[in-house]
Amino acid sequence: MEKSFEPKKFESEIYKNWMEKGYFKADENSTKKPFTIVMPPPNITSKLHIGHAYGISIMDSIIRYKRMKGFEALLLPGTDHAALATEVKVVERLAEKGVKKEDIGREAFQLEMQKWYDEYGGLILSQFKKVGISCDWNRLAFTLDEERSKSVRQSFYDLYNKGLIYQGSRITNWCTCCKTALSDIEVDYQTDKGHIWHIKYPIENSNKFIVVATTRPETMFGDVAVAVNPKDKRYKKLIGTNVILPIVNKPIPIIADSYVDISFGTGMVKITPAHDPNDYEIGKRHNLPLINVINLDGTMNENAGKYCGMKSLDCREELVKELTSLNLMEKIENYSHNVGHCQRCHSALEPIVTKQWYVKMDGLAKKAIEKVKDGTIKFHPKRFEKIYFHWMENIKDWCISRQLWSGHRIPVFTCSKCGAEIVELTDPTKCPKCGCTNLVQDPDSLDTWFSSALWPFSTLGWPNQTKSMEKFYPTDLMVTAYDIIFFWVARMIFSGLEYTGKEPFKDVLLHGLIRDELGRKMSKSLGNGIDPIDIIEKYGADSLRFALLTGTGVGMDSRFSYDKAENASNFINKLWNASRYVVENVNKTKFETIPLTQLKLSLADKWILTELNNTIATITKLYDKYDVGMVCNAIYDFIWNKYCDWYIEATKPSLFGDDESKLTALNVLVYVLDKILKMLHPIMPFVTETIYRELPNANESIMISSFPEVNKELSFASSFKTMQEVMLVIKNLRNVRKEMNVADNVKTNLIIETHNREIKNSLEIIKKLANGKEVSLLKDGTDVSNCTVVVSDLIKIYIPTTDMINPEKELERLNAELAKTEAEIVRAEKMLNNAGFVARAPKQLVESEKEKLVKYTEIKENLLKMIAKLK
RNA sequence: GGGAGUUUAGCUCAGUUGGGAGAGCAUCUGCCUUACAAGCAGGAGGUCAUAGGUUCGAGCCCUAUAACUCCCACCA
Repeated sequence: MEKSFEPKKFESEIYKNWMEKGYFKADENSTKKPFTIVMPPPNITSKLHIGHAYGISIMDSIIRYKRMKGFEALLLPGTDHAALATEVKVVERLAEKGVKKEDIGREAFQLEMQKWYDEYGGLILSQFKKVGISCDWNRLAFTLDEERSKSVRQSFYDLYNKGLIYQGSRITNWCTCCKTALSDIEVDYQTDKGHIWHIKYPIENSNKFIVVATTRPETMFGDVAVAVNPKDKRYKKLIGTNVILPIVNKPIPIIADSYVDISFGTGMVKITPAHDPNDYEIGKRHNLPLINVINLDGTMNENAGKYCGMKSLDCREELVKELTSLNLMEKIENYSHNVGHCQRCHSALEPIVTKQWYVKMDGLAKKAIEKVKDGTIKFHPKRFEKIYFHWMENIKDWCISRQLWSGHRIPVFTCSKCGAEIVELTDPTKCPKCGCTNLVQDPDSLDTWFSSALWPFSTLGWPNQTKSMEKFYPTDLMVTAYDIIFFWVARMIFSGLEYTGKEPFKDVLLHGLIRDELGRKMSKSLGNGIDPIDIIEKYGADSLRFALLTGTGVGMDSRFSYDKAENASNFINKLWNASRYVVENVNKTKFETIPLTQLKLSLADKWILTELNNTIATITKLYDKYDVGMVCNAIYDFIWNKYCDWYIEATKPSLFGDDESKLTALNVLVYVLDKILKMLHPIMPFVTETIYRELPNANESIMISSFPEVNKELSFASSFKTMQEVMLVIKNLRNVRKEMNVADNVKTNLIIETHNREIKNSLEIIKKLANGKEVSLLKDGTDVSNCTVVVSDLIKIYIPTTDMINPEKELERLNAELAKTEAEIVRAEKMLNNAGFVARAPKQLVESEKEKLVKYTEIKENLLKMIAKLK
């Protein structure tokens, strides 16, 4: 083996090999139990960012684990067309050439979209491959491809015929930049600094006036009333009278509505139903007219009189000037308030009344709530269920139409002769009512999330009842970030229930967001983003995966840094070198594989095998809980702190010798390493495959090997405890050496006193681990008066101190030890003297405290003897 | 305004039904010991945010408070 692992040398070759062998394929005809994860489709034109890398690392680890556990594991890949997001990009690109999309028309524009997809699409998929993801590429899907289009068509058709899709005019969030409606959740609110203008409205037939406060004076052309709170004593008399809308010079009524907050502003609100969602509701309650004053492109319309054609913000500026000159401006205050912005282009939104398509949500939501309440679908962590419920219980109808030229076009046709609305599974050619062939399709497109909502089953062939649907649906696990619970998770749930009659998945694993070292979101504007491909180039995919996964709690945000990748890389190096030790020693020897039960196992062998069983049990449990973060910790601890630090060191006396213990140790080393690689493989697929190939008796690939199982025949509880005791004594001994300033490269003689046979048989191991020169057993009459000693109840180790000890220092050390021991005794006595503890604590606990008391009393006596001797 | 989360070593975070505070990194000391100096061995470092309560026993359960983060709703 090479001196160190070089990821670049192996990764692409290994991935290619896995692909060629077809290991990623999931067979719908298999008799194995299925385990399915459908991957959240990234936008086709984006490139891999750290969040994707994190998500797919989690998914791939789980799917590889399940595959090794004997499941027919399917990880299904795909991409999303992201209509609005991509259209914004393409519009920008055309704008650079001075072209507007209207200039070239819908069809040509769609070709531009396709060009963009072709150009940038697929990059992200090749980057997924670099991360090592084991998904079934034969099933690659795209939310806009032919099959998915059929699914979209079918679902629209179903909902439409059930009366759950309808068209209506109402106030909606409108982006004047993208020129489309948006759903409520596509609005990002941000605090903008602005002003609040206090404008005087003269009272009709009077020289008095009232004052209204507004942040958007330009909407006054659409004012149809002024509202006050009915309980507001100041204005009670005015209710029912008219004020004159300035400039327009039109009388509008003063109405009473409890929506108005008496304490805010002047307590008088101008009501503009066409441009404010709350005013819209008030308008409905009071039967007020709607007066639209802003065009879809953000300019003022003819209702704004001379301001017609002006951009709304320019109009605001000019209008304020005019009102001031007319002496109608009472005052202007600075004011910060929340303004809705377009999630995609970030420009401020205008609430405008438009005609849009909606999905009626209440019935759909009800079923979707039930399935989570009854546990059919479980969220991990569970607290996200509350967020889901809150949203679902307060859900509003879903605006699904977008005034875009990309994405799925709304499949509603209108007969130009009789006006019939036609929705069919294929484009109709003539009107079923009047036979007219002049049919006009609705120009709008569907919200991108409409097709995303179908993803768990559209990818498996729905609406066709395919074998894949039968085998893999409902899917088992959905892994995604918690920030798209509303956009996506919720919509998949009600869609799945509605169209397939089944939940789309059983478990939802919601992971956190990856932040930078300082806990900030990674963003382009901050320039603090870390490119995962860069990490792969420097440290390899395994390091990236491990660094992302380790130390992350389920559902928690985590921080990422180059340091973490470097730590991961060091860990790989450690594993690599441990493997090198094993493999090179195997290759040097006439090695034969012997079942471990037929070998005479040493104390250390029994200990590591027991420790291995414990680790397998722990890790299996963690994988089953999808807690890959803790899997990383557990495996790291086992490899580094158990296998490397203790076991490998303990095998050195055997391996450097040449008796039968050598073959035994080698067999155990290989056995444990094999299990290590398999447990780690889901997390670090490449390095484990590379090392696995070097093992004697390795199969074709670690990818298709079985996950380790606990082997009870190889658990040795009592030897395990003995070894732990030995290790503890050795640690104490190392400590003593340090305290006495014995340099690490100085070996000392060791005299061991014990009744334990296993320990007596482990002298060479103790010698190695405790830096011993000669090691011997204490015989009757051996003089240990010049020795220092470390004690436990199973074993005492004496070190002759003649040359290196300063009696004063040793006395100091012993007294310190005595103090510690006495503290332990006090602690145990205190607990045992507590009647409540003895009476109510579990018996086992009380017993173990009693045992400790005996043990520490014994140790104390020993120490006292030694102190007396020294004095 | 409503809700959720976080608060544990200098930093990043674990801590599984309540039973002696843990890891990694950083730091200090000593070691190139034939897998690994990307390493080995050892050490130092904590009123578990604060105040109460429940309990024989609380980092963990309950109540209040504070700070930070996020989500939802959006008041002209």
